[in-house]
Amino acid sequence: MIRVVIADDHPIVRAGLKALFSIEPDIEVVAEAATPQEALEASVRENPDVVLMDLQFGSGETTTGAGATRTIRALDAAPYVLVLTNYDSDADILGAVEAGASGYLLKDAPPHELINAVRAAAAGESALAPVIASRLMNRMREPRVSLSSREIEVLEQVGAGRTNQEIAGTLFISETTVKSHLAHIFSKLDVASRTAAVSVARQQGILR
Amino acid sequence: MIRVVIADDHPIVRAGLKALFSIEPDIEVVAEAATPQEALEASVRENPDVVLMDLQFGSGETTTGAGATRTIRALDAAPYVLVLTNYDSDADILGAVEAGASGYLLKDAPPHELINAVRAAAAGESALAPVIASRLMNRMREPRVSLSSREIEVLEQVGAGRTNQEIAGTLFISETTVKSHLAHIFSKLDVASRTAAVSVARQQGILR
DNA sequence: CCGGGAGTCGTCCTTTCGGAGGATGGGTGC
DNA sequence: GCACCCATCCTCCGAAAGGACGACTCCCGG
Repeated sequence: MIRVVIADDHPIVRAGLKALFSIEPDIEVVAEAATPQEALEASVRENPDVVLMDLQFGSGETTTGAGATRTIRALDAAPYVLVLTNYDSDADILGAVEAGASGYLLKDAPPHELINAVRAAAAGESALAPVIASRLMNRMREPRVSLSSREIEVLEQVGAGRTNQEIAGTLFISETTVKSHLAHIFSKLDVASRTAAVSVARQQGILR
Repeated sequence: MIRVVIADDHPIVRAGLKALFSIEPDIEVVAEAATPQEALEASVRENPDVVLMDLQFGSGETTTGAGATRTIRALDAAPYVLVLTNYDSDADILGAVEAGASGYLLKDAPPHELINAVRAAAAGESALAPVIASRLMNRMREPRVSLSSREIEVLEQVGAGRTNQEIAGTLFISETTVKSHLAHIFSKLDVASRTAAVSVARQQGILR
């Protein structure tokens, strides 16, 4: 029997997952969590085989889904974590994999794909949704520009409409440094202006 | 007995809604639809009391959720349509109301709110999620900025990362005019730069 | 141990953007 | 006909952004 914890802030999604798993004789939902904290507590308490983890939780949460994944994976006899989310942005996928997720599924996936992924995860295998898999393939094939974390940080501020001066202020660096980062970003993304950089970054899933 | 049709492209969400309604003795799910087209067909065939309609359907759909809502509301003995979606952007809300929806709910709403909304809709009443209601109140209180179609056109170009000169070229106007439009946009959105304008416009659902 | 990338800071210079102000013509509504 | 909004165009000017140099740390991997 595969023991599963569901972590998602949408009651509807939790009910849906429970309903889907209730049909499967070898899968049992042992706990539900509406916040990352609850997910961690449930993982410690129930010691499940698999945790289904959403990445986006409602505002007001201190921890993110990725953060919770990282913490859970650091437990003794840690359960496998399957990330289940709406978006397939590169940043999210990479963040999830980095945090130790053994699978990445989209919420519009057909149920059987989900069930298979749970079984695969419980067996210690990796399970990526086909969409995600092909996305990663593309990334490998065409060596994607990768921005450093600092550069992404700067770019996020730009996307929020801040000026270089303001960005310098919030990141505690000089305006010169901000412009330097931006120059690197521009050349990496092959653009000539901040707005174009934001636009391209959005398309490539670097920014949300 | 309230007869309900569920239209959502996520199997998980459909399962969740079905599970939630199965507990209620007076609500019956008579059909599920994974596309706007199926939603219309089911509405004609089953003649339900209420249609639960998602606004976002997977890519590749010709009709949108709002379009399907409009069509369904034009039927003889049309069912009431409850819009159920993830986002609360102004554009979405207004579009849904305009299309004839009698309610607007968010997917992270607590189940009882959802159930109540279905009963209210079946009785011909309007049901807005509290979050949405207060949003509309704010809108009324603070007369919302509305950009002219030309201004939106310019702002889209800005969001795509084009310079004023490029925008002038593609829209066949002088750069001066572009700047003039932008000046109006800035004052309407109460921002000071193009990137901030794009950011605010995105938040308010003016831009995608 | 040395190279190179990342992050930090600087200067000088050019271009672009945005603010302020005004002007014209064409709609639409009352 | 008048008011109002929109789209179009203009000038002048200060501020912001971006390009082109160089240079200093730190740290990782060959």
